[in-house]
Amino acid sequence: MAERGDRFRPPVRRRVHEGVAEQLRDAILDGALPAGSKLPPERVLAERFQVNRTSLREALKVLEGLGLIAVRQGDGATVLPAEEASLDLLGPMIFRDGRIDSAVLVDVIEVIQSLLLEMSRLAIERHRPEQLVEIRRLRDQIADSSLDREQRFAAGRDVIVELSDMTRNRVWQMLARKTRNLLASPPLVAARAQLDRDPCDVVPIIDRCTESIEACRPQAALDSLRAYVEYLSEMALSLRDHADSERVSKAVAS
Amino acid sequence: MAERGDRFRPPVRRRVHEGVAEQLRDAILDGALPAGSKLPPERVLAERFQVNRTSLREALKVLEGLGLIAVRQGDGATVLPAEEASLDLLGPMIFRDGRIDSAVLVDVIEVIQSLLLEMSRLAIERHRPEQLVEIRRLRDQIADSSLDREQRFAAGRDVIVELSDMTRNRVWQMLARKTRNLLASPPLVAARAQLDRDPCDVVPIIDRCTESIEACRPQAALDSLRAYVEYLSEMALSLRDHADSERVSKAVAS
DNA sequence: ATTGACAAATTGGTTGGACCAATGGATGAT
DNA sequence: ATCATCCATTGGTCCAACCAATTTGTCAAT
Repeated sequence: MAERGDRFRPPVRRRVHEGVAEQLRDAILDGALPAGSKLPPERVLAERFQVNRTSLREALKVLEGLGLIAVRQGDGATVLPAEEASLDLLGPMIFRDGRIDSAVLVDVIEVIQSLLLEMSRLAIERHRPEQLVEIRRLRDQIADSSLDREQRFAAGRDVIVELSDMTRNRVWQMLARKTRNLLASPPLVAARAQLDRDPCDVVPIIDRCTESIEACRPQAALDSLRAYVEYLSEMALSLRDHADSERVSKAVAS
Repeated sequence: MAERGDRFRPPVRRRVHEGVAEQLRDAILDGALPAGSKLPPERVLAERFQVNRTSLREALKVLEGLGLIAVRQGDGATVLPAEEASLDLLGPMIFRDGRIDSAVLVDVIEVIQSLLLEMSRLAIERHRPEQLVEIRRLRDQIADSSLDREQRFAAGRDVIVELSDMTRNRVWQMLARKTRNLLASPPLVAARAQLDRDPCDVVPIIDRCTESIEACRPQAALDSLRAYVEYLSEMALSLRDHADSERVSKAVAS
């Protein structure tokens, strides 16, 4: 048999904090450390792992950087929901020191657009009835004028997450949550607030979609969702234009 | 104007290593620290940031966890290509202590399938002629029987990356590189090696695709790529079956 | 009983220093 | 020119101490 290329692996020097971080990470992903639970104090963990507190802290920093845990002084380290974990580098790429990088934003929107469409296809195919009820609940929440405006927008974003759950695919679920968190990030929310959109805009779209699904017309349902995605994109692009005009006015002023 | 929900932000305590990590991260994403360049020694950086070496190291650990830098003892910290950065948690989710979690793998493949198709649509639409040449070069490499078997498989994976470059969308480029790195990860490569596939299987598909693009038949090109994606999926799924049968035989043995 | 102020215990944050270990380049013998 | 050796550089780990924020418990005032 031919020699496999990966037969000889680079002599990975196993660093202490790597071993610790890996064990903790797996414990979290396994569910042994459920979301919301607290890690033991650093000093205790260090003792238990038989490593110095410094090394243990380096491990915690890695996990914190990945968004798996949140650490607060005086309190401890709390396990975060794994699906919510880290936006990776998309966040830093889009939000260069607080301002929106409109060029990257366009790229992101383009990808999200594709993602949502493909995801929706699966969602429509695999959904369970009770999940349709959940979508309707969110729809009512969006339309409920007694609620806080931001809450209603948040419900709109949650539609994406609910759709991902309908796919019963963990990776889609992760991506959808990352997307929702991205859309919910302060710079984007603040920018959208200035556009003065109405959360209700999407309600008729959602209605058409749910009706189509119940009528077993997947193609029609997908077309409605396409409208929803395009609505999102349109909003994002007007954000871009807004950011660009701001940049221009600043450039002129200087 | 209505009160915005994010008016009051949680009093974020600014930790030293956060400030350092952020500055370094932005410097990397900005290109001020280009890929391949070396960071100054920890002791020098600590001096320059006016922080203790321990705190500086915590910052480096975060960046390393995100896959932005690689640190080697005796050598220093090297900036990695930003597009190659971190597989996030997909890797750890699929490769539970070295073995392949076939359930998650199926989810991942499903998503990748959708991603590649949507990405290819853009790639076909926006490609430049010289990029088609590059695809052909990779095709020749796959077919070149004088090369190392693994090199030829690697060329096949690089096709995905080249496609992403054709989209001229940075986010697709990131996703494609993450995908390639995922496919190139040791557990998957080792498993695939046992299937004894031939790298050349995809050559006719690529040929049909490039010919269709040159003939300005985007739909035909997309259909060929669909075949490529399905080839990848099929291979992945046989990996799953292989892993499952292994698990069964182990269960029986125990 | 509720509230508020205060103190103490808990817990993470930071620092300085010391020493170990790997790398890479300089040095020198062949 | 080649190779082995040595050594300066650089990251890895540990230790001990102290700072700072949070939480909790206590007690007095209302």
